Amino acid sequence: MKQSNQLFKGSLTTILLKLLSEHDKMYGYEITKKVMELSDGKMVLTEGALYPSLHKLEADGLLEVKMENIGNRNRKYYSLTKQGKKETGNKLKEIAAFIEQMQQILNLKPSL
Amino acid sequence: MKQSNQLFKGSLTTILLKLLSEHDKMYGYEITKKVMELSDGKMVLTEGALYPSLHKLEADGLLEVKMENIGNRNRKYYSLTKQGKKETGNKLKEIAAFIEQMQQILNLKPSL
DNA sequence: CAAATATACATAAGATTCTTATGTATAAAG
DNA sequence: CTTTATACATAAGAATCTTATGTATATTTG
Repeated sequence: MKQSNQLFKGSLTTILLKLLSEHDKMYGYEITKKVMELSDGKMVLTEGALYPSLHKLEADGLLEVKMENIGNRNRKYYSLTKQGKKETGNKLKEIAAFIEQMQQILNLKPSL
Repeated sequence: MKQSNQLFKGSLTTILLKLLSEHDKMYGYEITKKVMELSDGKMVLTEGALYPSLHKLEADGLLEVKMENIGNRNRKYYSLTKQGKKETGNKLKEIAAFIEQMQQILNLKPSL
């Protein structure tokens, strides 16, 4: 993720899991476009960050892959395993708690 | 920061600047206790993360140091430079924007 | 009073996660 | 036909952390 700074470290995994929890199956390139779209172009997910992350999630048993041929192209479709679905919930709780902490420490509680 | 995961990466700098913007001067050990206190013990700022960060902020001209002797102890009191004050504002805006983005992408918009 | 804990700093090795750069290949658009 | 988009991948290096260790003084506790 190129987002001006390092803040993103560690949240990419959670984003991937969350997107896959909403889309049944996605392939890498599609994910980069989706992140762009959802962030109004403010976040750019680069391939150098994405692919190693997907591979790790697969190795960890959270994602599974199905190859598909579209014309002459190969896509690797990723989807959540059972364990992946469980872990998605954990990660989301974790990041929500983290954000709470940050807002508390930094006095960021929104101007709502 | 030991906070169960890597989420913290990159936000330590902002926390240090923010704390110093509220306290005029602080020393390292004091900062570790303050973070504990503000997070109800949920965040533990370790020395291995803290001291290198303080040194970098000083090297970057955002912090300045004054040694003080308390009894036979040496404390290094850090405070914000003019540039440090300016940068604190930037960093806070940055992290607030980052949190907004994360909430949008992850559908975390609080149950308010 | 001796031993353990708290205060106070520091650095080094290793892990993780990213950025940047590069490589391969097909398809579509200009 | 050349550029841009699609689609994957990896490798070198940077940044930031964890864990471990080291030094030294002060205070508390058994």
